Amino acid sequence: MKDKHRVEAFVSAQPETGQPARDSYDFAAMEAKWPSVWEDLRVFEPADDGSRERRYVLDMFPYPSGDLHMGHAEAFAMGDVVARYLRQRGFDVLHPIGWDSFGLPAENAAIKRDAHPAEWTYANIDTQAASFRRYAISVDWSRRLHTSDPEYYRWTQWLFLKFYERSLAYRRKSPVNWCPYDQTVLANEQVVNGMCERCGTAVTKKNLNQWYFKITEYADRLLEDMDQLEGHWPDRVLAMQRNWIGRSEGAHARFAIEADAGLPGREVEVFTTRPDTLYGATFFVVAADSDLAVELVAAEQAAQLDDYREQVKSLSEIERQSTERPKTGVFLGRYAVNPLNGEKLPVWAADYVLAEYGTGAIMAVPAHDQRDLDFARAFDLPVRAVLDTGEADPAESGVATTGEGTLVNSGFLDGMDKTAAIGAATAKLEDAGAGEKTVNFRLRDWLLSRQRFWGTPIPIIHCPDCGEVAVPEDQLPVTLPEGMRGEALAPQGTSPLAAAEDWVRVSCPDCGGEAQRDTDTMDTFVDSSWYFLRFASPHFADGPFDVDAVNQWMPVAQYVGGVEHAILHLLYSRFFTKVLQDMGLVQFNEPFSALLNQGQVINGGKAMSKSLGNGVDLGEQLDAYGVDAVRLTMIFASPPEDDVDWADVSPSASARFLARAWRLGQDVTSAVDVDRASGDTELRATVHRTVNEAAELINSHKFNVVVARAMELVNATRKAIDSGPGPADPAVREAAEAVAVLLSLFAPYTAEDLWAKLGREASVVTAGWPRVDEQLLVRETITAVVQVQGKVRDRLQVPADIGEAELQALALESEAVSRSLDGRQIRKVIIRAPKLVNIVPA
RNA sequence: GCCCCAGUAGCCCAACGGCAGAGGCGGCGGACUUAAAAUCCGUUCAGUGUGGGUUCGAUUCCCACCUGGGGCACCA
Repeated sequence: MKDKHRVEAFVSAQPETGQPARDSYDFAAMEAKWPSVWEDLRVFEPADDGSRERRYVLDMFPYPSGDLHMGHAEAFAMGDVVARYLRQRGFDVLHPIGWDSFGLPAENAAIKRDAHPAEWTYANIDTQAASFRRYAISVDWSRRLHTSDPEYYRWTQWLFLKFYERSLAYRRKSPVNWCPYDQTVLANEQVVNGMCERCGTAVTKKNLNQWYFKITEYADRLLEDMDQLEGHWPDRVLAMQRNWIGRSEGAHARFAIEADAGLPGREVEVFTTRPDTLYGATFFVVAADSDLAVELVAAEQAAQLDDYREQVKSLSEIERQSTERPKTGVFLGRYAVNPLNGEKLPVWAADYVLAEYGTGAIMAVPAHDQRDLDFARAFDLPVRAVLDTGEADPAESGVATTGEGTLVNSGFLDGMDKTAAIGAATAKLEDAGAGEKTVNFRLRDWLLSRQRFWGTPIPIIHCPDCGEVAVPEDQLPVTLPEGMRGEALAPQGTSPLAAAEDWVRVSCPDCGGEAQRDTDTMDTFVDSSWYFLRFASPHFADGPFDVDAVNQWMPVAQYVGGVEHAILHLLYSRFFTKVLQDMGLVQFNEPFSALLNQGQVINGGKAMSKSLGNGVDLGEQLDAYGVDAVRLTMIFASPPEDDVDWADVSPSASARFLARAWRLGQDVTSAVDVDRASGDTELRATVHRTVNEAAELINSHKFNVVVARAMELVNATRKAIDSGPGPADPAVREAAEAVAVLLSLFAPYTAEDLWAKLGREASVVTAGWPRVDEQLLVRETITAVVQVQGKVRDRLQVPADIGEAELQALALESEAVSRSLDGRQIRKVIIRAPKLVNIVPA
C-alpha cells in the first residue's frame, strides 16, 4: 500500500498528539464504547406498530464462506446509508440480516476435515456476525435467520409442496447439465460459457430424472412486469433479464413428413421468426439429440444417425457451442412438405439445431440465415433468395442477407416488403390450418434438484404403488439425516442422502406401504427466493410468513447487492413472488421496488485474488484506520455502482477528515439549547443548503457527493470557528450538529461520539434529519454571468430578485461586453434572470 | 454478431442545456517544530474520446465512429 508509512505514523501518533486540553480522535475507544449503547437503546429495531410509515431496506444476505471481506464491507456500507438515512427521515425502517447457509462449500470443507457441514457453516456465521457488529451495520439482530435451520427450511419445503400442488414443481427425465467435478446437476443459469459457474469445470450432459420449477409458465409476466422496475433497477440488470427470458415473436408452421418405406406420415411443427421466407426453405433440420430424429429416420439411414448421435454426445458443451465449428449433420432419408407451396424438402439431423429451443426442428432458409447457409454449403444443398435486399446473392457470397427488402420467388408474397410478408404468410398458414402466430421464449424451466447433502431435502416420498406422494404438512420439516459427516458426504454421482438407509425408508403417507424418500436436495437458490419475506415475521410458526406482516413491509424499498445475481437470484425471487401472489399470500407482484448494484472492491485495476497476491484484508484495514474510515473510503471513492480500486483511495485521508469533523465537537462553546436562529446567517445558509442538497443526493444514490458536501460543511464550520463568528456562535453549533447527522449515515461511531461531545444524548441515529429553513436557501445576491454569443465576458453581482429589463440594462453597460461586441449590432438578448444574460450580435 | 454502461486535470470523481471544478488523492509552497510526524493554510494542472447535428449557448440532447467494461450468443 502506497501510503502505508503515513498510516502507521498517523496511528502511532494518536496517544501522544494534540494540545494538552484536547482529546485526540481515538477510533478504537469509540468502537469499544458505542455498540452496547445502541443495543440498549434498540435503535435499529423497527417499532413495527404502524405509528410511522414503514420502509424495508435489504442487503443481499451473505454466504458464510469465512470472515467478511472488502466486498461485503462495500455492499453493506451502501445499504446502511439508505437504512440510516430513512431512519433519520422518520421512517420505521426494517433492515435485517441473515445467512444463506446451505451450499456446497460447507460440504466440501466437511469432507476435507472429516466434519459436519453445520460445524463449518455456523462457526463462519459467528465470525461474520461479530464482524458485522464491529462494522456497525444498523440491522435488527433479533430477526436474524439461517436458511439451514430446520425452522427455516421446513417452510422452504412447505413452499415446494405448494408449488407441487399447483403443478409448478414436477419431475422429468431429460438431458441436463452435469458438472463432473461437483458431481451434481446445474441449472441453465449456473452454466457460464459451457463451464460450471462455481468450479469452472466443463459441463457435460446427462440424461437424468430431475425436479423442475415451471418458471416458463411465468415468462410473459416476468417480462411484462419489468416495466414497473424501469428506472428503479439498473438498466443492465433489466437488459440481462430480458435477454435471458428471450421472447421472440414468430409463427409455428406444421410440415407434413411424407410416409416412406414402412414409416407412417406425420406432422412436425417448426418455430420461425421469419414466416416471410417460407418460400426460401430448401431443407428441413431436426435436432440430432432429440427423440424426433430417432423417430423420423428411415431404416436405411438409422445406423448413420446412431453414429452421428454418438459423435455429438462426446462433444463438451464448449465445443458444441463454438460458432467456429464447421456444420455437421446426416440426411434422415425423409422429406417434409412445405405447407405453403407443397415443395418437398429433405429432412436432416444436425447439432446446430437445439432440442430444447422452439420445437427442436427448423425449416432451413439458407439465403437468409447464416447458419442454414453454412450448412447448405457444407452439404451442397440449394440456396434460394426470396427477399431482394439489394445485396450480393447469398449463394455466391456465402453471406446470408437479413435486412429489409422486397419478396421475390414467393408466389402470392411477391412484391411485399418484409413486414407485410410476415403478416401475410402467417395469415395464410392460419387459413390452411398449418400454423399460427406465436411467441417463443428462450427461458427454460428451473432445474432445482441437486445430488448433494447440505441443502433442503425435497419433501416427496416415492411409493411403488402410489407413485410420487407429498410429505404431509404436519410431518415437515423433513430434516437431514443425523450422523452423516466427512467422507460419507463425498460426491458419487448419486445423492449422499441415498446412503442413509434408515432415513430413506419410510412408510407411504397414502397407503402405508414401504416407500422411499426422495434423496435429492434443493438448489440453494430456492432457499434465497423467499428469505426477504421471512424477515417480516422471522419467528412466525404457522407458515412461511405472517401474511399481514409481509404485506405491511413488502415490497423491499431498496435492495442492495452485486450484479452477479442479475439473472439467477433476482429472476427466481421475482418468480416466487408472482406464484405467491397467485396463491393469494402476497399483494404485490414484484419483490424489490428498487435495486442498487454496488461495484466491486478491486486492487490495482484487478479483482483481488490469492494467485495475484493483491488481496486486501478487511480486518487489517479496520485495525489500521478504524471502521468509520474504511466505510467512508468505500462510499467516497466513487458512485456506488462503480468499482472501488483500493490502490486509488486513501483510508488515511478519510480518517483525517473524520478527525477534523470530530474535533468540531470540542470547539463548540454554545449551550445545547441555544437559539440557532440567532446564529451567523452566512454559516446557517451553508448548513441548510448542504442538508437540503444532501437529501436530494441520497435519493439519487450519489453518496460520494454527499460526503463531499459534508467535507465542505466541515471546512466552512472550521473557518467560522477560527476566523469567522467564532466558537460561541449558535450557527456553529447548528453546523456541527448537522455534520453529526450527516456523518451518522456513513461513519456511525464518529457521528455518535461527536454528538456526545456536543452535549447531546444518544443516539444520533434517531436525532432526525435537520429541518430545512426554506428562507435560508434563498440567496440575496447572485453572480450573474454575462455572455456574448455564449462566451462568458463579465460577471455581475445582482440582487436575486432582479428583473429582466434591469439585468439587461446592467449587462449592456458592461465594458467587457462592449469591448467584445466591438461595435456590432445586437441581434438578440437571452435573459435568464437572475443568473445569466447572453447577448447575440448580428 | 446483438444488447447495456462508461470515457472530464497525473489519479479518484463533481457539474437542473447556462461561469468546466464541488470534494478528495498526489505534487509544490508555507505556518507550527531543534527536527520530523501529525495538524493547519495556500497553490498547481484539463476544455470534457473523435467527427457531425440541434441550440443564442452542449460535458449534458441527437446521429455516426473510436476505446474500455459488462451481458448474451448455432435461440431458428
